[in-house]
Amino acid sequence: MTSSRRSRLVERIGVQLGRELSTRTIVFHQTVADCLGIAATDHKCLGFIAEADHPVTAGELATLTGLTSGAITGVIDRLEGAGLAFRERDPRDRRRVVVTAAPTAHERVAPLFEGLGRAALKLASRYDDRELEVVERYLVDCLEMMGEETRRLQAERLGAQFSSSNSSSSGGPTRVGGRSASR
Amino acid sequence: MTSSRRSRLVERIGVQLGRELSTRTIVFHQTVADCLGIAATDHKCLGFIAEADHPVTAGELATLTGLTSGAITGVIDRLEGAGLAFRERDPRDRRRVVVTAAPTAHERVAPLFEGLGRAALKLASRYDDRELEVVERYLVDCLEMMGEETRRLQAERLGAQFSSSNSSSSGGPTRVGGRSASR
DNA sequence: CCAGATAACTTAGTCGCTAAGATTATTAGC
DNA sequence: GCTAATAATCTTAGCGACTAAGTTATCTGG
Repeated sequence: MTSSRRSRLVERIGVQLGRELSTRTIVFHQTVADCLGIAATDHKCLGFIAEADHPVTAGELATLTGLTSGAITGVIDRLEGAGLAFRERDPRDRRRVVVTAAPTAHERVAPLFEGLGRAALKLASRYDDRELEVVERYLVDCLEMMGEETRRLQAERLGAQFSSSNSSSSGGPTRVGGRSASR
Repeated sequence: MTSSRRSRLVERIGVQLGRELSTRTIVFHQTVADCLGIAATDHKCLGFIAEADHPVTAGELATLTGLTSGAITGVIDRLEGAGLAFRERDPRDRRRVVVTAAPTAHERVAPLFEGLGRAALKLASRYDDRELEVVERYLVDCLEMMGEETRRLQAERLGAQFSSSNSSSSGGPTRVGGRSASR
């Protein structure tokens, strides 16, 4: 392969990852949330709740999403309203609110991902073992890279302006939506 | 490779693509928008404007993003306010508003992506030609798959409820944010 | 020309977010 | 045990971005 052809290939991969795939992923998740009748942020939180290997508290959700505690109260209200999750007070520490996915939540969410899951399996069948390992390696590398670049930009931004009240909770690590904290 | 090991590999790829990468991509784009001092939606629109190979009208932005014309008016207002784009009336059809990226827009946005670009190049250097081709093929396949599944879900959703006033503009195909149209 | 279609803007209302403070529960010091 | 400090969530006020509906300006076909 000529070096110019290779650099065009690298360029195409960048465009597909950074532009196309990100857009389509966002649109897909928005569509799933629409189907569930909730906002994208609520869906994201439901994901955190359902996938965690331990009971999740309201405060944990705030840290995970970068939202304020007040916003999380609203998220849980709406998830309860939609019958997808419910609150319980932690008996050991009655200040805490533990959020649990409703028993029926999985059976309402799963069908929406079923088509994608089947398609992904079918897609994988067109790749041999070695190729799939390459794909996984590349994705893991990309994750690492994206995370690092995001942290760099966030640090740069906070270090640069360093003015308005940016002392929200505990330096929220993973913004998933909502407004900028600079107002 | 045993078949169970392979299916675990496929599972891991799915999680990385559908969960990790999508989250990190959203957070990254949110961070870029924060750095520019605009909302994520505005950044997305600026992307459409800058990357298009033809002048973009307000109506086109509405179709591309799935937002209403009123929302686009606000987007363009804010992009103008930030000095990143400007309006012009189309001389041929004076109803139309053509949006153009400001000359300085690129030099303000590009630095934010520079680090990621360099990292992506460095990452690519760890893969040989054949491996990169596998990655590209997989990504293109994924794009196709995501698009198809999104369309399927949207069609299912609209076909299923078919009640409230869902006659917004021209059946917006690519929602990028904002609220659900069902209220 | 004039009626209808089309493009963007305007306005009113809604929703989800932040920030700040109130409320309730726990823990530590004395 | 009482008090103060701390912690976790909820409440409230205000804001910004969005939708839906209506308005204005322009274009197009009879």
